Amino acid sequence: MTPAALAELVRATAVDVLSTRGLDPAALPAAVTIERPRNPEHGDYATNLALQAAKKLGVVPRDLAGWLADALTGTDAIASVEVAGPGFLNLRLAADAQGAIVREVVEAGEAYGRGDQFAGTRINLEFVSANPTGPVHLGGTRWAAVGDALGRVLAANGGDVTREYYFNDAGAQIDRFVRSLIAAAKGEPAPEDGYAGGYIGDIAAEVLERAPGALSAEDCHEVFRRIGVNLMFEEIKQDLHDFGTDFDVYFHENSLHESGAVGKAIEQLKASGGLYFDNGAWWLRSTEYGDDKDRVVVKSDGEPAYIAGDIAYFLDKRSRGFDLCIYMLGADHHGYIGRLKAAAAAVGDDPKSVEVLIGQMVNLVSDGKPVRMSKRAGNVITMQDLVEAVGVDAARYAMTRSSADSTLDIDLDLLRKRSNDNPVFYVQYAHARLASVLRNGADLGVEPGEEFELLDHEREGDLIRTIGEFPRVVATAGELREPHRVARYLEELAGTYHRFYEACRVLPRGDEETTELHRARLQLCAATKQVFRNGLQLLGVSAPERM
RNA sequence: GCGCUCGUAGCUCAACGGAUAGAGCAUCUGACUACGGAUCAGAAGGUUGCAGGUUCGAAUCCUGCCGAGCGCGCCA
Repeated sequence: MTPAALAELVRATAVDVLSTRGLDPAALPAAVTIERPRNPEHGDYATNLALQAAKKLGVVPRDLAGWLADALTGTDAIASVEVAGPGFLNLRLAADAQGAIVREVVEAGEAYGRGDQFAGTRINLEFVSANPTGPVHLGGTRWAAVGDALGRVLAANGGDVTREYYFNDAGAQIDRFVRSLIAAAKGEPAPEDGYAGGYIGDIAAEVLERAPGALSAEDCHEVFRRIGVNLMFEEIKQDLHDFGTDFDVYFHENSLHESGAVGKAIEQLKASGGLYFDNGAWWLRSTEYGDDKDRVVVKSDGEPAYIAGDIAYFLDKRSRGFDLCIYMLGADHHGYIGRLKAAAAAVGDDPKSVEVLIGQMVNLVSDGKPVRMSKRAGNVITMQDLVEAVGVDAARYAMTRSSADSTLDIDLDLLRKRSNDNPVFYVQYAHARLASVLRNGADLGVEPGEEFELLDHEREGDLIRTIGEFPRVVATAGELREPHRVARYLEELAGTYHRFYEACRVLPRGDEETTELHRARLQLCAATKQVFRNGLQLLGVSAPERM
């Protein structure tokens, strides 16, 4: 029996109890909370239903809890019920009812853990969107990992997800990038306001390789721009791909200007009253959505401001039929929340269809002290550097295991030296160990069995209940947009499995007879392995059969 | 000055308003003559920045203060 099924059972029982006593069942919450107490003395599962409902009903919580306990005691699936503390109900399931989860997991396979809360919802998930003036750095790496994991989590909950990367390939910074390339090609130092770093020289050399006459060409700047920016795109895409993050759409800001989409968007907004005219410029009412001040969309010289591109881009997304547009931005862009929502409102959309997730910065730390990174100075740590130091799995996991709204410190030296610091190995090891047990079981000819009532050891119960949690974890991770919950869950699952393994022999030893207990435990291992696979897949981390 | 995010063990971080605040790493003590010791058992480590408030119950919600990061352009 899954926690969800238990919640249903408790609620149905509560409705009966209240009706019988002439109380109003409407006082019950729509969804009964079933949680797993930390303290094993508090049962396998606990519910605070009586505490929540008692006040509305005007009864004493412990009395209500007592009535519910009496009613639940007669149920087949429930082995014991106790009233505890102020009115908690502590429940224990019968072993066979509980063990049925194992069968469910094995039967569902890769689908175990999936949900449908976003079924029928078209979601645009925009993340990374780093400027194409240099390789993806540490901050971008965090969004690449977290955004990709979030995309997987949303999809696992039924969402129709489009991952999107917005290249800001229009404007002054591209000019600086191109001038930096040209300077490097000429063997001159980088311009004052330009970009340094080895990649500039590499790309400049590659441009010359492809267009030998570029430096003396009349449209020198244009040649370097066309080829250089494209090379940068390709490098970024390749790095992301090697990192396990691929996008469905790479959107170029430039295309909005070239197609006239920006101009059209502006005209539309002027006509519809979405913008107001003041002091020679056209403004967006972004203060209505939390911005400090209204923002200029069309400058007094008639040129579109940067935000005009954002508006045109949003219109483009909308025309593609998305119900929800999620933007993942770094903390240095949190001022955009109001602007993006205002942009949605200005074009007549519900601002709630725009959701801006702000992730905090990644700090590079060395000897316990923060190291300042600067793209201009060329001392950035890139995605490539991180992957070279620790590998894709460890890098992704380190990024996805913590909440995006706390700043993250990365100590590269530490990661290089003792990569065992990273709990990803703890999780992967549990999976590899399971794979080994299943291999050995197959070699011995032990068939998995389903007499789950035999799984009554405390560690077996812990493991079964933990794999039963997985769907709820995936659902919560999607609802709260917090993929790190999956990683934390897998760490808990790994610990629970290792403790089970220590206490419960799975396979028969030597010439020992194979029993139904062996078979049931083997099936429990198969189910646990499946959950590891599914969970690691959501994080984009590999689940190795051997390590 | 205003706004956003954060402040939890020595370090890095968890904890959809729930019971005694948890993991990993680091430190200390134990466990390999049978499925992987990259593991397990145990010890030590906390006034959840501070002060109020809300309630059956607060790390979590509200207010104020302290501290950190990041923003606050007719730049992009």
